Amino acid sequence: MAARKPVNPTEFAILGLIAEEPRSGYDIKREVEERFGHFWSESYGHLYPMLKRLRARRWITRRPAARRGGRARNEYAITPAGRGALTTWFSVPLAPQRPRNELLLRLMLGRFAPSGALLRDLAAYRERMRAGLASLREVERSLSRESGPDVAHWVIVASFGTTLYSSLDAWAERAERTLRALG
Amino acid sequence: MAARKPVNPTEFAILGLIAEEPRSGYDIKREVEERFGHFWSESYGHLYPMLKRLRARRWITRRPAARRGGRARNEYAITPAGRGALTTWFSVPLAPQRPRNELLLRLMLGRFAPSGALLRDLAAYRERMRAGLASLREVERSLSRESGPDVAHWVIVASFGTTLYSSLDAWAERAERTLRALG
DNA sequence: AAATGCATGTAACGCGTTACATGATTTT
DNA sequence: AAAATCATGTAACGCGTTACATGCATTT
Repeated sequence: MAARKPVNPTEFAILGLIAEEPRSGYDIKREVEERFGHFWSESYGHLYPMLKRLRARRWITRRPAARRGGRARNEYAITPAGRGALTTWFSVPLAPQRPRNELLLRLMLGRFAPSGALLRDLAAYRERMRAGLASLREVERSLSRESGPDVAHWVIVASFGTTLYSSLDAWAERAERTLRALG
Repeated sequence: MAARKPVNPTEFAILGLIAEEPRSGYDIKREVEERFGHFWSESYGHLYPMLKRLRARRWITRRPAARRGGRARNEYAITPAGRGALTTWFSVPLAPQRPRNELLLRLMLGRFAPSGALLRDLAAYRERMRAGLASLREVERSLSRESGPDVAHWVIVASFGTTLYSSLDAWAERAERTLRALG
């Protein structure tokens, strides 16, 4: 077995999606936006080079596929070696993620903030939390009408979002009150 | 006034910290770890080049300072232009952050996961949530003994963390139960 | 005729990490 | 004598975004 190059989560997002069924680069982008948009993103500028790399590793194959309007279309499919790599990816424990939260950075340095700036950021933040929550409620409603082997996993992910968005909206509301009380 | 180059949050973490008081690169690193560690990080490999850039922009100055053991030491101080830049930074509304959460990616692709992998990741996640919560409880206790113009802001930030960590530990516990019920 | 959607890719760039290189002082 | 702490910086690299370049088919 060849030496494993260190892996990259983008490659596994791709691998996972085309493991479901063969897809084009364009499909993958759309799918990531629609289904993973609350917690993941991919740009074409990264996606296509990664597809190239996965092909070089023989984890996926490319073949011309039927047009769906517009230009020529390629469909990527996973190989048995690709399935193996996907399994291997799961078998490595997740490295802790180091988040960088610029809102909290601003709050920590809040004594240098001009009047109103933090409240403006908190209000915008709350709006995003509420919009996210509303969007996930929709997702949950449509999941409740679906069935299949994946639905349970997807419900778990959606509930992460609803938990997060509602807790943080509530936090931001408390923060607004504290800041207003400060003057 | 010269054209503003697009800015970078690392520069403002630095600017904010040396606005509190003059510090060395080493000080900044330590301070970020101790006070911002739950939601921010900086590496020397990024920090020193950014200090150089901030100097080139005349937002900070460098001067040799007293050793505190070991090698020669430089202290950076903010300039009036630097204070202005810091204020300007606050005045630009925060861009929404696009998080990438690999745990959720794994869960979404959970049907390809080998048995036990997701439960192992959730258990590790919960442990990190609980450790984070315990650490922030400490922070809150020490903040409750402090006073000053910053404490209110810092309490808000700490409460973000406690809210987040406890909500997500609870979420992960529910997720564990769901997955176990699935077999 | 114009806009939108489908579709593929590259180039340039900035961010940030890891590894490396160096070295004095203080503590164990 | 060794380890930890204080301290400064560069080099190489990978990740990911934005902007660019192209172009057909369908809808408005």
